[in-house]
Amino acid sequence: MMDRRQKKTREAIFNAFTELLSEKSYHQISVQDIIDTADIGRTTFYAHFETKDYLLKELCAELFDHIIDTAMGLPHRHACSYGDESDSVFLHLLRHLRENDRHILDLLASDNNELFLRYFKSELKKLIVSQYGVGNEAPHAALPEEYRIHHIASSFVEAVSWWISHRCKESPEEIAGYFAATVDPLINKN
Amino acid sequence: MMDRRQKKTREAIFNAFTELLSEKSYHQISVQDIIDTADIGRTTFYAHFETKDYLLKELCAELFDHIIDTAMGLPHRHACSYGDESDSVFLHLLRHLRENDRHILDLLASDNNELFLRYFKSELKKLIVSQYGVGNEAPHAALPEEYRIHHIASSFVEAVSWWISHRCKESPEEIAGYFAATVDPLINKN
DNA sequence: TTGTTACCAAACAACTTGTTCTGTATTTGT
DNA sequence: ACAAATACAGAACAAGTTGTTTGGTAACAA
Repeated sequence: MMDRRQKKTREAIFNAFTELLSEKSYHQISVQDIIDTADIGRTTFYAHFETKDYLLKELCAELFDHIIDTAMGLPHRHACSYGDESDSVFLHLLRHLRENDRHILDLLASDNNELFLRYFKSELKKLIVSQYGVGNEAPHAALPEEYRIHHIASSFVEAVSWWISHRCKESPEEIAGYFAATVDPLINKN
Repeated sequence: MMDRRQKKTREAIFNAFTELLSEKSYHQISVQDIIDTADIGRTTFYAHFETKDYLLKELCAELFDHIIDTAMGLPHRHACSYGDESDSVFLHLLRHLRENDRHILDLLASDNNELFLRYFKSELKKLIVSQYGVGNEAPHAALPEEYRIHHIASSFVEAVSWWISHRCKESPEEIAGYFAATVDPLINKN
């Protein structure tokens, strides 16, 4: 069983951290800041997280793992499944980002976005491999599979990044449309 | 006229900085490290650069501005100029990155790549605007112009990033080919 | 109730940044 | 060639940072 105290302070640290992240940029936040904001002892912080970077990593995991996992469970779409992007994994992700967990978009909108987007991208690659990945009959002979995966993942992350920089004016459907317009030829072969 | 001493120490600082960047990651490098490696006085460093971040910025400028500027001078290619990517701006950039200034690729290969690629991308956007930018007759009605520019710039930077992560095994021509395969429909309308 | 565990407070050494002082060497302009 | 301006070095500085150690207190689980 997990000690109630542990959960509490862990929560307090995460809360303090995200609160600070919405004010300052990551590298301007000191461990001392987190300790003060979370109102915990210095020793306690280091008992929970070896370093500030590990804290960030665990926060990323907490933020994205659930989203990615649910998307993993979606029916796989192969190169041969045409049209109808209305329920594509990507649209699913966009909706999930906006609706279920607005907290994420706040963090992504700060000037720390690169930190989170990097993590997001690496997780996204796994998802893309599982959905559109290797094993299909060479959708693009001239393009290495790795390059294709890298490009699709990057493009999606950049789409999200662009979306956020526009303060999410557009609907998830619109963004999914833009994204599809740029990478569809690489996913569906016609 | 510029004092000989200034040039010398400025060079020494840049050299020390790039040397350190090939060993450690940016955030692990202290001003003290740079001072020690460059073998200069503490006061001298701060006389030249207000902070470590400004040093980085000026290094980026020194690295990329020339490359981008020469590419700016190239003949503009409009949406209507078909085929023959063999002398596209992008291929030009790739060759320039590899041949003229191997120093850059060393830095881009370190784990600080994001720092430089971010600068590179922002400069690249200007270049793309000037080459394929606004003013063309709506190559993609469904795609906002800003989004298109953002996507093209990102895709190229990611291509370079992928290239480097592969230790530049491929030739510039190959990478230009991969890049073209992913974004050509957005540049040349057929 | 009795260990076990999480917490806190305080102090710690080692390091960081950016500034300020004084003195020395080099360059520049005339 | 000489004087004034300027770039540099070295040392010391306050203020802040990180990560660890100590000893004591409270909460938990069995």
